[in-house]
Amino acid sequence: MIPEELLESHNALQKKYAKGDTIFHEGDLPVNYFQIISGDVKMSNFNDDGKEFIQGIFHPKQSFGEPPLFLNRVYPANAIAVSDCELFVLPKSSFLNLVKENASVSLSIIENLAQRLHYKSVMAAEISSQEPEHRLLKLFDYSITFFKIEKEADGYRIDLTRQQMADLTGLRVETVIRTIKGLEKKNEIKIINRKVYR
Amino acid sequence: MIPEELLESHNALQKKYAKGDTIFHEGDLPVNYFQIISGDVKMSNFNDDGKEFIQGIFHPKQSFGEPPLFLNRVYPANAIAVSDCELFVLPKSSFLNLVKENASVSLSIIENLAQRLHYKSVMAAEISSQEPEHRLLKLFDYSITFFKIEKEADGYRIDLTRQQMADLTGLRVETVIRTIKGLEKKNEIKIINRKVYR
DNA sequence: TACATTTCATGATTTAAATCATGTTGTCAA
DNA sequence: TTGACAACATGATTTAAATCATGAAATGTA
Repeated sequence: MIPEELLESHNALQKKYAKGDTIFHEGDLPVNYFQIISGDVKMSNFNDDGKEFIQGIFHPKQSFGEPPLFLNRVYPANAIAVSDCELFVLPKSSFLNLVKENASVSLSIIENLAQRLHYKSVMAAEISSQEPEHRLLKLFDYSITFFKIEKEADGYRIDLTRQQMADLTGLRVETVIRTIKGLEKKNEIKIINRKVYR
Repeated sequence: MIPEELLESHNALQKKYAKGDTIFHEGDLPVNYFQIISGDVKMSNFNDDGKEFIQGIFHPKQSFGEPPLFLNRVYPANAIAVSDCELFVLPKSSFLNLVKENASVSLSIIENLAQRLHYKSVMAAEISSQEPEHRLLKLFDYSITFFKIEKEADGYRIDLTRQQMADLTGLRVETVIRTIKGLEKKNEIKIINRKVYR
């Protein structure tokens, strides 16, 4: 998102996290800007009975958790390393300066936020009311365009576990499993070696 | 959002819409920036069987429908006048120039997008999994802080119809009615003259 | 290799919200 | 003031997803 050179010239640190590490907690006040160098990060909530809802999964070159930085609010969700990963970490004040001084950075922040808002709008409409089949297909299609997933011989491989699909759509694993089998029968997707192709 | 003077000096028009008018349709390519002078506007989707999902309701001084302007994408939802209203209408190119040239405008756009992303995150987590009671309470509480609703003697008056509450949370009217009665019994809210107070 | 853990899978049962039906109350305009 | 329409209300019934239970397959690791 923000070019490496700029980050480095503004005192950004590089920090490593192990799979499963929490980068920040829901309810924390933000003190840093984060941008992924390698690995994947998810932002998610846990409700009262422990069920997880994944707000989004982020990949190298993407940033996450900026909105509260601009609003002086606490984080609405946890950030957790999905795999071992390395991040740029830039203190809040340096980040805000960087944004103010640099028109191209603030434009790219706008585009990034607009993109994520778009994703949320699309998914919100699906999740709120639609049947499991709709939710999952929308998730697959959106993941494909959003994350630029590679096309293979059998279609785009969706690199999500059944549990992640459930947590991204608000369904239960069993429902996901049954639904994607139904989708396979309708030829909407292929399942090869337990992986979903669209 | 954007100061009146700036809008006027950039060729913004003022346009009137009657209650129920569609300002733009889902699937349209955006050609204008919109900012409300008076009245309320909702953005919403209709699913296959006609059920509406309200993405958000917007009030005077707020803008809506910007994300696709920055992304060169089509609108993900319809914009409909909830009441008679008057809007500033600024052509896309003038708007993008205004944002590029004016650091304070682009900052306020960022804050606005961050704010809405925050709302979507909070609601997504609720809607995805939680019971009707949670969904509605979150909606009420968020509406109160987000829309700066006036506090009256009996609490904050939630100015939404049962149907709107349903369409904002993805529930059915009947479920909303039954749930808010339950919430009243638990003293979470008051219902006076059919209006909900929190 | 063996063992533990995660992921996937499937059947039986429960349950809460959707749906259907119908009626009441409130509001606005002719 | 009446009549039409929107909003609110409530009971009965259906239904689809959650839940519970249990096991197999795959994956990682000591």
